[in-house]
Amino acid sequence: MERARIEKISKALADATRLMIFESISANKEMICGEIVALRGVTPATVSHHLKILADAGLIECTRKGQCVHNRAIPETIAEYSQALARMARGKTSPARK
Amino acid sequence: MERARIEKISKALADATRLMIFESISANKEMICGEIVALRGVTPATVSHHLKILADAGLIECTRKGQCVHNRAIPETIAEYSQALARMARGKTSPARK
DNA sequence: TAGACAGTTAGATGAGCATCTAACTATTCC
DNA sequence: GGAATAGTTAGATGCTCATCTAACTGTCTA
Repeated sequence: MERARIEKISKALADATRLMIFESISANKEMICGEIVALRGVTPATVSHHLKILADAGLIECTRKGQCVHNRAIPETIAEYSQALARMARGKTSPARK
Repeated sequence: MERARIEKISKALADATRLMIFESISANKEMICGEIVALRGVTPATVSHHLKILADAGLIECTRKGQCVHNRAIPETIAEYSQALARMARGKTSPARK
């Protein structure tokens, strides 16, 4: 995983509201936006904004079903991210492969 | 690891310059500020600022030896961070302990 | 088709932060 | 002690971003 990707995922995880959202989605397997809005005193617009950032980072996946959007976590992304960081911390200066 | 700690470490890793610094320190076991300054077109003040953030997050350790400050990575922090994220992604809503 | 419900997009605002310059502290060596 | 070297601190600046309100799109149902 290249450094830009690591940076993007780190950024996605670097906000209290987004961490809370990601944690909730992970814990519930799947959540719709409305449920997330209800969790915290935050507007639908803000939730939508954060979901987009999480999705862009590959941490969640959003699919529309009817008028609701279902969001589920992608744990593989965290796994790859962890591995990349571990490799970096171990001093493997350059990514093993692109 | 509580969520605030995860957020702090994520924030520390959420900047291209800091990632580069952390990666360099990890790869070289130990670096002094001057070496880091030379790596990138960035002033000593900026490097000092970033090192403080990395140290505050527990990602590096800085010790003064003479007039140089030696910086080394703390890989255990990345390990704990990875585990906390993995647990979260697996849906363990609340930290196992602590 | 009209109204209601679920999200998204656009634009504004304010807070946080990355970076710089300049001045300061700390340490070494002559 | 004074000069040189290594970092730090303070203050300023400009950019990014979290959040809101308001308006919009898309989908369902009566």
